[in-house]
Formats: sequence, structure tokens, C-alpha cells
Amino acid sequence: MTVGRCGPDQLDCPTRRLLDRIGDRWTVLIVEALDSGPQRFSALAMRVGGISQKMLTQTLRALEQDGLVTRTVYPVVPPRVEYELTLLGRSLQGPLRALEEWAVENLDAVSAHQSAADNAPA
Amino acid sequence: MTVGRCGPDQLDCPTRRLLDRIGDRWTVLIVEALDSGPQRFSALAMRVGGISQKMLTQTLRALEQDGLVTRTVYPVVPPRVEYELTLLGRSLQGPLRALEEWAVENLDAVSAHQSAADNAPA
DNA sequence: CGGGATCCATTTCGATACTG
DNA sequence: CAGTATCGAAATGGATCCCG
Repeated sequence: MTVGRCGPDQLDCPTRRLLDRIGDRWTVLIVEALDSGPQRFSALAMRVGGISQKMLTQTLRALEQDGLVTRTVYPVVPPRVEYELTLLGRSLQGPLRALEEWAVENLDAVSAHQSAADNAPA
Repeated sequence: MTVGRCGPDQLDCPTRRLLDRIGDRWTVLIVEALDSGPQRFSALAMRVGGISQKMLTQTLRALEQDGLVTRTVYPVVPPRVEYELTLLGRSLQGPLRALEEWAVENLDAVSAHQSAADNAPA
């Protein structure tokens, strides 16, 4: 459905648009990986860890299109490309960090509930 | 890959775990839909808008398992089931709201960059 | 009304191979 | 090194039918 309308009951659309753009794993992980300054493609791949180059390229392109990331190509013999968060991109880090902190603090509780649910099947 | 390891370069795992659980569209939308108190299944479906009952059920079950949502069944003639955020669930609303605000404030800028990228193909 | 089960279309994504 | 292109496996998700 992609996103369709925004809900009969006046649902907040910006949330949907946000999720449509940066709502996937890799986008979030990449933005956070770019936290510590400009990164090369391969460095990024390592930092994110477990991402295929396809997804990395694809996600970076999307981030670039959205103006969250800049792509700088250095015309040197071994190709060198660096990705860096734009101002807009960095502005996203705050909210993202908030979520991250929530994760750090509450994810254990979530796991606990999870296990409890498992042990009490019926 | 689900999540695999957490990256050779000491990537923050909680983020991955978070994304694994509440990293999809519907989860976020549902949590926000539950903002205004307990909701019935069908009411929830309307508020979220565009979600199939399959995804709604599925996502609600997951949220329940994670201890973010409670499911209350009232044994009445026309079945009545209400979903409500737990304390844990409500604690997630803050961070989520932060993201929402970012979306409201910056999503236009993102769209602008998007269009610019379209108009300057090469 | 709420939701389980099934079927099927679409999308996503990883693996692989090839290029400048 | 930093991609692009292609292929196939797998997950996602909607539609439909049925049940308590």
C-alpha cells in the first residue's frame, strides 16, 4: 500500500512519510554510523556490519536524495567516496538518539515480557 | 539476516534489537494510535487507516508479547476487545513523539531535496 | 466483532558476477 | 575501491473465507 491516505480519523501524516523514508533498519543504522564524521563506503559497510553492498548503496542513494547525506567522490586512482551527514541529517540524530536511549533502558524489560509470554503459553 | 551479530566495529546492538521489534511502519502507527487511551480492534483499524486486519492482529500480538500493549477481552455477546498501552508502551511515546516532531518540521525540507534531485538528473 | 487460516502477489534482499 | 546488474530465495502483506 506504500502509504495510501492518512487515515479517516485524522491520523498524522508526517509520521507516515517519515516511516516511508527512514523507517527501515538500514537507514537508521547508517545514519548512526555516520555519527562519527565522514565515512568511506567500505568503512561504512564495516561499521554497520551485516549489510550487503546492494542495500548500502541503495540506502545511501535514498539518503542522498532526501538531503540527509552528501556523497563526495574523490577522483583518485583507487576510487574514494565519502559520505557525510548534512545539517538536516544531523538534525535527525537527536530524535534517533532518544529512541536509542529508550532501547538501552527498556529493551531488557521487553525481552523479559517476551520470555514470560513464552513460558505462559496458555 | 534478522540481526546477526552487532557489527565488527562495536555497533550498538540495542538499536538493532529495537528495530527488530518496533522497526516497522505499523508498530509505530499503532502505538501512536493508542495515544488517546484504550481502543477497540475496529476503532484501531480506522485510526491507523489502510491496515489489513491481518497486520493489525499480527502487530498487536507482537506488541502484547513485548509488554507494550495489554489486550483485554470482555466476554460479552458481541465480542469486545480493547488494547491499551502499558507503562512500558507509554514510555516509548516520548521518543516516538520526538521523531514525529522532527518529521513535522523537516519533512518538507526533505521533499524539497527530493524534487531538486529529480530535476537535476545528471 | 474480533481474529485464525489459507492463498497468492508483491516486494525485499542477499549472493554473485562484472565494470571503471 | 565503489559501485551496477541480474537472479532467485524469502519475507511481507493483502484478500478471502470461516469461526466463536
